[in-house]
Amino acid sequence: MDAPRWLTEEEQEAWMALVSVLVRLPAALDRQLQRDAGISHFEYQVLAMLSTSPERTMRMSDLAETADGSLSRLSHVVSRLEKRGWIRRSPDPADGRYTLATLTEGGWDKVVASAPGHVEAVRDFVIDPLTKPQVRQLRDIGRRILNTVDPDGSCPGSPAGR
Amino acid sequence: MDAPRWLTEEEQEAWMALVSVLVRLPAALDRQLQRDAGISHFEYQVLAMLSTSPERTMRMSDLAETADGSLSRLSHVVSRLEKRGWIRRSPDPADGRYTLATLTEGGWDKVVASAPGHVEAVRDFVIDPLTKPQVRQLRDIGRRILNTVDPDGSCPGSPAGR
DNA sequence: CGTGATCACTTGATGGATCAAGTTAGGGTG
DNA sequence: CACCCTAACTTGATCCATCAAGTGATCACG
Repeated sequence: MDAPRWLTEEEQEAWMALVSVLVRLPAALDRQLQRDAGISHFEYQVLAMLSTSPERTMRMSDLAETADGSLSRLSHVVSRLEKRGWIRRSPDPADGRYTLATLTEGGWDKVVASAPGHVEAVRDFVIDPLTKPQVRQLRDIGRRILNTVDPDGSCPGSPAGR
Repeated sequence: MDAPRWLTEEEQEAWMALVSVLVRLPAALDRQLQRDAGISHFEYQVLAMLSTSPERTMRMSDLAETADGSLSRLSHVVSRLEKRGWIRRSPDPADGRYTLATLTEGGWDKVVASAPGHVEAVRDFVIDPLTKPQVRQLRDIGRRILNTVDPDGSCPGSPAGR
């Protein structure tokens, strides 16, 4: 333990604020979605990603990456969403190892129904309380952190088609 | 659903970056602490809070608030930490409804042993990749978000005496 | 001073996340 | 074309957070 570089007052303040955000913001988002749509934020992300994909279809592995989750977690979640009739699974004809997840009509309707409320929550909690420059700063800060946490991160900002 | 105000390109980018941080940063922090100290980030927070308190003691309810957790969650966690010999519980002599959590010698040692590694991780992941102005911006942005997510938040930045 | 309400906490059950194997499909090598 | 190795999942067990209900201490009020 060679001389830990402690945090300055300002760094500590920034860190404490961030930790609170890390805990409270996801909780608030989940609460809104759970209350208004009966789904978790992760489930929403999965449905939303599919809704913006060509053919409303994605490979499980790509989906896991863009939704920030492990493949195992995604598999469980998709099982549930499949039971609810919002997603269909099928083997990839091009390569049988891949599984394709496809949004059903019902799944599409679910996204359409729950998106406005979610966007509104994002606005209320994050975007609106910030100034325009702060939104830009937040984007830059977020990307910098991501680059060190997960250097080979999939698409931190540039949502290029896989 | 009256005309949802959609997000601009820049807002969307900021939001996507933030969501990724919300998922990946806690995971990275937990991984470090779990690997190097065998405890979760929440457990670390509890121990650390106690270590900086007078008498190394706090009421459960105050502890829950400053550590960003529900009382129920804290109760379970403290039970585990008590079993590991790091915390002791006792009724508050001043008011029997309160329970005081006190850090034991072993608990103190645990904090001392794991703090440098944790601070180092915080530096690596968050502080060091940012410029000095960005650290300040992060603090301000974080506080603004907290004020809307949880308006009566306990101590968003001003760590005044409990 | 006793009765009901409230507060601080605990406990048990439920649901979801994580981890470790297991399974199936393709690619590579002789 | 047999063999093995890896890649993309899936599944089951375990752990933890959350929710609901319960307990005991104190306060308010008559």
